[in-house]
Amino acid sequence: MMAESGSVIPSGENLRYLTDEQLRKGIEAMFFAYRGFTSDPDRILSDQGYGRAHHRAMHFINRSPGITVNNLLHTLGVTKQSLNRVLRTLIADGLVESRVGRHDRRERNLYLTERGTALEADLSLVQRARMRSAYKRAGPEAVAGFRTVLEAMMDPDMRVRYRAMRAKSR
Amino acid sequence: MMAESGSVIPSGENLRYLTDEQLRKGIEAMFFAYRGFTSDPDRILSDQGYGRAHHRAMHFINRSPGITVNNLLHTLGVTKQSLNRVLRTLIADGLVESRVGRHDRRERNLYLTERGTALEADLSLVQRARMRSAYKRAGPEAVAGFRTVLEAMMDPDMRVRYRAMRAKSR
DNA sequence: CTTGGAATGTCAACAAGGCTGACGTAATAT
DNA sequence: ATATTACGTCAGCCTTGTTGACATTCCAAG
Repeated sequence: MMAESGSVIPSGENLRYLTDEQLRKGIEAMFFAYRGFTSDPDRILSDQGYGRAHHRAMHFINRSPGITVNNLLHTLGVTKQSLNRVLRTLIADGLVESRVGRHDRRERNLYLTERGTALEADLSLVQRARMRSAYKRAGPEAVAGFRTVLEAMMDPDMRVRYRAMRAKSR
Repeated sequence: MMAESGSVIPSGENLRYLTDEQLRKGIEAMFFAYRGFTSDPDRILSDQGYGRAHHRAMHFINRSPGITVNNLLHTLGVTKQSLNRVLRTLIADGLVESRVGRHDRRERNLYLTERGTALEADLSLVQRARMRSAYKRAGPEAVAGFRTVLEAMMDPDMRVRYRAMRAKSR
């Protein structure tokens, strides 16, 4: 009724990209793209008896080896109970190692084992393949825009975390 | 070990954007941005006793009034049982109306009621606000790139659906 | 040295929202 | 007349999120 298409009046120059219709297309693009984004790892995971939550945990442990539980659960945006259930199975299955912290022995530092690294590599491989294919088709300028808009869409504290993220080796 | 950072050799010109590291950053950007993307509607929904699944259904019913159950479940990528649970509550609560099809009376055509339209507008309003803010900060060229990469990331059949999607009014 | 609080782990209970399988009904298509 | 399609529903299961409660360990401040 209100605020439906037509509520945004293109004023001045080329503000057609801020139309409600354009914004809705963006929303739908996020929805459909995210489905594609997760589909390839999901197939591998369900074969192995794991879920998306396990993948996310392994991704960030691989990304920041030695990350603490507290840090990881804030990165993932879940409760410690939810994360703990996932970590428990990963540790029991020998994919993740939990070491008592050096300085602060209350903390646990998390690392991927050799087997954990191998599974993460499998998952990452297919996900990067889709990403690479999309990047190639779109070209460098589009990719830059893609990253810019996604960054602007994040909550500020997540943007900080995102920017602070550095590669594991090199 | 294998296929880790460094496995992609920037050949020729500016292929630095296809580095494994860049691809991983893209993956993380999708993760963090999607969290922000869903967070505002999620707050409204949990107040009302609904979930993200209800939002998605209402979005696409609003988008394509009269859409059939079968069409909707393919768009959403869920089973009819899963969709039915959501639709049942929406219909019972008077947010969605299900009419018997004219040509084919086996089909049900779905419409938002006045109240359904109102809630969808609330949800859409906050989600578009975030989208608009991100678009504004990023600028038109970035937005074009954003949409191009997301489209390239979709599964082909979803890309078709996405492109076929047209605004409700106008 | 005692104590408060932080970090972690774990138990129980619950909810949303996916899934499969099976069955029934109505209506269309062959 | 029969097969197929569209839809609804029941039952049961899984993953992954949530609260709340409680124990342990350990750092840090009084």
